[in-house]
Amino acid sequence: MKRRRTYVCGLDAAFGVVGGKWKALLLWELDQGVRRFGELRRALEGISEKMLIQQLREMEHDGLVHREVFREVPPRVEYSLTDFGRSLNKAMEPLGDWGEEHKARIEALHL
Amino acid sequence: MKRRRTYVCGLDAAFGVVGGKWKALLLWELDQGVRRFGELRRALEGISEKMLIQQLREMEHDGLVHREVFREVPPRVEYSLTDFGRSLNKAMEPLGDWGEEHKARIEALHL
DNA sequence: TCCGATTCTTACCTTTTGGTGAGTACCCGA
DNA sequence: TCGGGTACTCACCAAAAGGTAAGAATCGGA
Repeated sequence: MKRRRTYVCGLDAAFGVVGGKWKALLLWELDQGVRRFGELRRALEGISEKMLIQQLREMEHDGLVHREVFREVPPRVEYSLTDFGRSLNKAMEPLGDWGEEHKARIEALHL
Repeated sequence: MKRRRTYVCGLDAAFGVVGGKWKALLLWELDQGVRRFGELRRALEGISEKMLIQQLREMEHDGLVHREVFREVPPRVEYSLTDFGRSLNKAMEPLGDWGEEHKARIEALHL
């Protein structure tokens, strides 16, 4: 999602960093624990490698995700949430609960 | 934002209805009170009429927004939140607070 | 020597989203 | 008769997001 230069309110700013199709899902998955690239790819069914890296890089740049490279062969890279990322995930919990509660209704809308 | 047919978690479902560039802002604005079309257009600086209607229609379809037409001349249409819409807005409050708290940091990222 | 595993990287293309500008319909008042 | 105000609607185009598929680098093991 293209960013605004300035945000009109907090919600707007928050959507600046978790907007798009995959970031909220990544945040949730990484909140469960440290994950390797391949694990994330398998966890987010349907994501392409290109998108996965792109999103991870942006989240790293935004300070939500920490990336650690182990110089092994084959290469190993581990992704985890920073404190900042964890705080965001926590702030999204009520929204997740709301969605859980109304999931069926929302899915029924476009059948 | 294009919808998934099914959602993998509650957060995913919630993003299904508030995803995109404008809906969260509209929800917030309508939570302040009943608004006419023109008022919303002026409140969401930069939105085009086409986008505004499109988003409002989708939110109406999703049961978040109520639309009431007054058969007057010139025409008057009032938009307001449904209970469902208000419950969603409430669930987003912590996220809004988080964004408010970190707004400066987030804006500073892409300068 | 060739294959497999893993994490990317790149070029190219399609789909989706968003913007522009014009037009419609209505009635009122100047 | 003409312009103004309101809430759209439409056709067309541009920008952004997202997908596909191929390739690169590395080393160990068959």
